[in-house]
Amino acid sequence: MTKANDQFNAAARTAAERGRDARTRLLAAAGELIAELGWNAVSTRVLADRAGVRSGLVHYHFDSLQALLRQASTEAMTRVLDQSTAALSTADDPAEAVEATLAELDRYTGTDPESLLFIEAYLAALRDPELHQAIARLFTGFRGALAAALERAGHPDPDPAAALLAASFDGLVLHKGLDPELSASRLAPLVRHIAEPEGPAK
Amino acid sequence: MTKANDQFNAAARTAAERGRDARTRLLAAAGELIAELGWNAVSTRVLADRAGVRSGLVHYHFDSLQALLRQASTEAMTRVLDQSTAALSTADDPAEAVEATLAELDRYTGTDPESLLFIEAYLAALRDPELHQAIARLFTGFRGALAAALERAGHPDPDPAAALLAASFDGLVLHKGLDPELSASRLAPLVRHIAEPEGPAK
DNA sequence: ATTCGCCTTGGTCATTTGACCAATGTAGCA
DNA sequence: TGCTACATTGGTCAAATGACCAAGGCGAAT
Repeated sequence: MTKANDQFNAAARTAAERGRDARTRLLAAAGELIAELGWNAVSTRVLADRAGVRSGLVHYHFDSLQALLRQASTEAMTRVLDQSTAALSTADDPAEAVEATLAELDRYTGTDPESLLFIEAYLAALRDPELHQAIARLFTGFRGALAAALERAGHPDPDPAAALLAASFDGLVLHKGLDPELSASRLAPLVRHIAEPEGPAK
Repeated sequence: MTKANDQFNAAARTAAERGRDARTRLLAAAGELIAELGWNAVSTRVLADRAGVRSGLVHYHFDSLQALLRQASTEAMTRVLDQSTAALSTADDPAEAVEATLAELDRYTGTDPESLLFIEAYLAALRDPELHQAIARLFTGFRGALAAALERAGHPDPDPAAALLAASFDGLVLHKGLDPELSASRLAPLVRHIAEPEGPAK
């Protein structure tokens, strides 16, 4: 029998290993299905089905379906933002941070799984205090990294600029999903303009 | 008996009038409940309850629950956007259009019924082609009005600027719902900056 | 070999859901 | 008065849902 560390190995050796496997599969399936069907349309049964797991396991590994969705979305969003944050951190050149952000923007069409997961989670968070708090932490982290990058670029008032850029980013993703004509390339000069160091007359 | 034109008059005279009344009440209740509970959590029964109407009426006046929600959200959004568009149209002064937009932004906290209705509808539209099309039309109309205002203000490239402003607007509403600290006043100078006529080096 | 702890199974349960409809009500017109 | 065109009622229906659980499985430690 092969090494049990293979991800998603149905024949994992110990019970604990198999359990972790099922958990992981459920979380992954939840991430997919939130994007595909929408937060409220993810049911225990389709979820278990997608994960290749019996539906009874959902409530063994998680307190509730909502708790599962919460954890799945939070972890997925954290992964995405960590990646973007890393791209920002490596930028030394002044405008490079904004360019990195713009490059990220091109990756999200508003209809891909990552975009949808974010939007779905934002909306769900408005009615789920626990998720709300988790997302607030993600916001703080990402905007902090963005503000730091802008500050290194000499922006006079990096915090509000970072907040505006982050909000515009999500707004653009949302609008791109509804209007595919909205190409990022035509907007790029304007987005750069937002972050320009000469800044607004404060 | 009083005049039957009173909105929501349960004792309206003719059957047709009563029918229109029930229809109106259902649409109004749908608008409220989409914001309160979320698009997918609006059921025929709570909807009829809120409207003060028996649940059987829902499928008499509308083809399906989704059709009702679609019409309710579309009409409500149209009303809001018509108002905003009017505010833009009356602006003659160059920067006045942006100021009008900023004033609108202050009205939407991201947690008020109007904000929530928009966000819910956007998300629902990603999985409902008919609603998608309706929203696309609203987008075209509002961005057109905004672009016209920017052009009157001498903006060199009004169309992309309007698209970016509209997306940023929605993004800010979305983020404000998740982060109440995000006051529009601190961001106002930056938003103005987006639309500044000297514009980006295109 | 037996026990122990965790994972898994397959099922049940009460609720809620969207849709549908036959029967009834009712106001205005002929 | 009776007819017509609606709107309304109160109910049924099958399907889907989140949660829960008793019984069984199974590797690992003793």
